[in-house]
Amino acid sequence: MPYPTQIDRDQIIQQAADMIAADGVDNLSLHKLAAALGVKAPSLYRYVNNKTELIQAVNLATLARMFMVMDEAAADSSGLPDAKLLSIFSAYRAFAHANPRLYLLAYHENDAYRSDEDVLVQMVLPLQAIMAEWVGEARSLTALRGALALVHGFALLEINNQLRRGGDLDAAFLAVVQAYLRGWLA
Amino acid sequence: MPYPTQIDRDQIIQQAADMIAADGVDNLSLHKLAAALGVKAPSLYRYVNNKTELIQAVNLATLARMFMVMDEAAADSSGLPDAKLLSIFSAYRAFAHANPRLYLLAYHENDAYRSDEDVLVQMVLPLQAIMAEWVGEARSLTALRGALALVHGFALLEINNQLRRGGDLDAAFLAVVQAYLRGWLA
DNA sequence: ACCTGAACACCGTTCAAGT
DNA sequence: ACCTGAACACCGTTCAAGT
Repeated sequence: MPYPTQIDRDQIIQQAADMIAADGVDNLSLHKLAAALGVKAPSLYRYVNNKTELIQAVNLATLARMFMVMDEAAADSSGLPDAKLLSIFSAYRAFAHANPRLYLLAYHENDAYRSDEDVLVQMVLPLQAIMAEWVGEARSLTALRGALALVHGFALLEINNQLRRGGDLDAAFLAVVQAYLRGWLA
Repeated sequence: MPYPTQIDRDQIIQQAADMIAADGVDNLSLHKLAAALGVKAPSLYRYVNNKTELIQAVNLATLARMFMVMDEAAADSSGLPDAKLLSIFSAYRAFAHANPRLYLLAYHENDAYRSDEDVLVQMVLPLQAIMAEWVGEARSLTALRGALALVHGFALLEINNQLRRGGDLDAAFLAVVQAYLRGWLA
């Protein structure tokens, strides 16, 4: 066995994520990725079918990390549903800020880059349960969708530097999420 | 003058926008774009410096169209600020749905694709004025940012097919925006 | 003045060949 | 079994040459 195994799938995905986090997807080529792993580009095709599938795998890993952070925030926070939600959404935003390129990529998802659907629904159910404590079961899906849209949209505008008119964005984020949550009780 | 002028800058940008709307940015090459204009790729470089600048121009045109639609919605709607805002944001969402790929591209903007800053601030000021009627001058920037985040985030989740658990999304959009606006008065 | 052909470096991907 | 070299079609971009 003259050519011993030099790489495995997880290693490829991890390295790709690191390189995307550092330089963006647009600067990731299979040539460079392979070189960083000490191997030539065609070798990658033993472990991934193509670049699209590779990026899909990176996205799934990103989302898994993200939901872990949110779970921790949920566990740490107090029992009141609005405080819990605020703490979870703050963790969401913090993750997006800490991993802007990976976050952007994971949610950009044209159908080509879409990751596994059922996994994501599972991840979001505990969050919906907390929302149900706040607005009631019947409205919990709609209220959750709006909250995710608000938090996602805010994080995106920040990451893309589209909130350029100054002011305290940390405070603005809290004010905006609190207004939204309050609105459901009014 | 054996080679008469065959193309101009606006024509290039318009054609690029059409092709992006139809097939996505990823499938737009300067070769194909030039071919659609009856010309060879190198000829484009007389009118645009590079592909990045071309896409920037497409994005600026997209945003201009978008703010036009929102202005019309503002003009058509009744005098109550919340009704006005709801009508403007619905027009925003409708535009995003009608132009998903151009909308996605215009707001994806890594710094490379960023369009002119001052132009955008000008476009958004009338909207902030309406928001000020609702929440007061002092809170109008924050409230506007949250509203744009909410509407932007909701439209993105819809376009990327990330709201896959059923339900009436038109109704959800209205409910969510109304909750947000109500929250600022509570 | 405006367009083109030819060339460059760089992609993703395939596959026969190496060890 | 695993990796590589060589090749393919396709990129964005440059520039000397054509008319």
